Amino acid sequence: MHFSKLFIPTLKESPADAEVISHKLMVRAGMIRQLASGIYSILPLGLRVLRKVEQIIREEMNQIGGQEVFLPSIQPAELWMESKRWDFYGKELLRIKDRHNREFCYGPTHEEVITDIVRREIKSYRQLPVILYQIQTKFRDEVRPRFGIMRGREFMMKDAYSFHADEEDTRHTYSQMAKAYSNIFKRCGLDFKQVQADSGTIGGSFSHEFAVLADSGEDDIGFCESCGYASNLELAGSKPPAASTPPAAPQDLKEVETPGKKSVEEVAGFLNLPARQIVKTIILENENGLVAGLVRGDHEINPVKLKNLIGCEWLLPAGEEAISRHPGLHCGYVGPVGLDLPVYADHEIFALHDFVTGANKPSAHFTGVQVERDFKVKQFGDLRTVKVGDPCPHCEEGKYQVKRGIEVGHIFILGTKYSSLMKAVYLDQQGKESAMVMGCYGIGVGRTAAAAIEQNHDDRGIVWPLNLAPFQVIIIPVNYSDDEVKNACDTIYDRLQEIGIDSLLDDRADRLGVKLKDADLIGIPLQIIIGPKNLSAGQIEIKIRKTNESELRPYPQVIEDIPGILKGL
RNA sequence: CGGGAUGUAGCGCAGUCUGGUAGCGUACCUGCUUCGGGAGUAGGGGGUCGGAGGUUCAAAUCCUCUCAUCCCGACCA
Repeated sequence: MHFSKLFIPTLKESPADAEVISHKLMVRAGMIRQLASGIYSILPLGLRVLRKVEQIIREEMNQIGGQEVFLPSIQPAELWMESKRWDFYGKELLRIKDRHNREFCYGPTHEEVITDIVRREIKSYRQLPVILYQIQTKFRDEVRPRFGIMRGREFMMKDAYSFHADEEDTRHTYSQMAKAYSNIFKRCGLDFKQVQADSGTIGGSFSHEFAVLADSGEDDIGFCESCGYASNLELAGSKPPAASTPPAAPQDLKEVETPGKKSVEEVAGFLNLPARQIVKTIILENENGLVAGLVRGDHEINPVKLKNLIGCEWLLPAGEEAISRHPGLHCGYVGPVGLDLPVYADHEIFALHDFVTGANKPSAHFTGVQVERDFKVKQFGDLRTVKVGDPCPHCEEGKYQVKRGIEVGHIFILGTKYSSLMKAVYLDQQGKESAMVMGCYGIGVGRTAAAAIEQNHDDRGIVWPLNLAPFQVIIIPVNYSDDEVKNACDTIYDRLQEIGIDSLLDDRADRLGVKLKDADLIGIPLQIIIGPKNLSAGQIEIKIRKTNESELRPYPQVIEDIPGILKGL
């Protein structure tokens, strides 16, 4: 392509509304423009990058037997009512009506549609398994879209769905998917981790997230550097406590006055005890009412873990108002002793003796509290959020590190959640009818490109990984109106086209500085700079975007070296 | 949805407090010079000051409503 013919509106200054570097650079590089909040137009340079990501995805999906389809973006409400998500999905689901006043939504995901297709067409175990995928525009009406294309409302996503006769076969495909995802993100040049994840509203039993490590990420990823275990922090496992011997003479339960001492710090300071001797009692609310969660004073309760332990539909911290409505609860003085709510306790509590809790009356705490003797726990479990430095639950000596991550991919085993509700069934060898077991697997295409920029940029602009670069090579004439220079540029350009290397020839009449700044900004991995002085000495300049290193090479011999130079990048 | 902020030329901003002919930088067009890291110079085009209503002799500026965008939080994944 010739630069003068391409629509690449680059900008010197960052737009005022951009916060993260990838957003700023994508706008400055002329890749995207905002149309409305969270809705972006993709310009030619941006589209080239997205197509590169898509192509890598297609190759890896096809490799494991995925078949590409293209499903409607507008979906009828009936389907969502069948899966019970019409009511459950909430305001994120963009609902629309047609001229007959029939209800539809703009698809935020496609489990319903794909399940509908498969249940109509697939009847026998002989037709299973099947893996279908698409690359589609989705819409999720996020409360607060941000970070440009990284978290828009409208976005491009690859979503794949697999259907199986049993769980074991699903797991097989799941692990193939995990491998394919690793391949994809590796080919995209990303530094990522496969982490254990919660399945959220998509539902299902088993799930991993692919997170690109970057400070601008919205997820906290906990991982162990010795054994490689990694998990979304919201469900990263904590190591169970070592068995502790109870003291020979446990203290008696004793009530102490603690006026105005509500927080763990205040109580610990007042009683001159470490925070770990205090037990925090957190009141949460789910569809069945209030429950109490216990964690050590120096720990934080993790509602996601507690929700999973209880197995309830939803669970949120109860507000002060809900707490004060319940007789016997006093904010800041809540404790498990004599509490008429189900009590769930973190496993650390099991190893604790002679601790302090609220006394369920204003301005008082108990000391010398013992589990079992003074109160009953409905269930113990791993209920706390792990922190940097906590011991890894999967190896002996490892400790948790925590970094921010951008979720670029997510894979789930859905089980029969959708197939049973929507009657996607097949007949097995015995002629018995069963619900198909499903998996679902998503990749944010635009987000992957944005994440690549978050990880690969410098103060001059984007530094594209070779496989995502909109062009692999940019040819920059110092002066394209010079016949010798033009001739050399055209020769190189034509030759690169012949051997299948995508290159961009900056034929604009601008000064060299302008062209170099733009080349740096848009991040083409290899720059070839051709000027009359060097050329008359039989040389041209080759410059690596990433390292900013340049060297003179003999022309025209250098042309045939270019594929090799690119390979080395 | 709660808290905060901002809408003035394509982009980045000043002007608003204290009402009085709409400005700067950049980008764009033309001429001349320049030409290996965002040139210099002279000239030029481009604005319903987000929208509606109000106060006033007079509103970008004051008042009311409204729309949009962004930030923090909650939410989502």
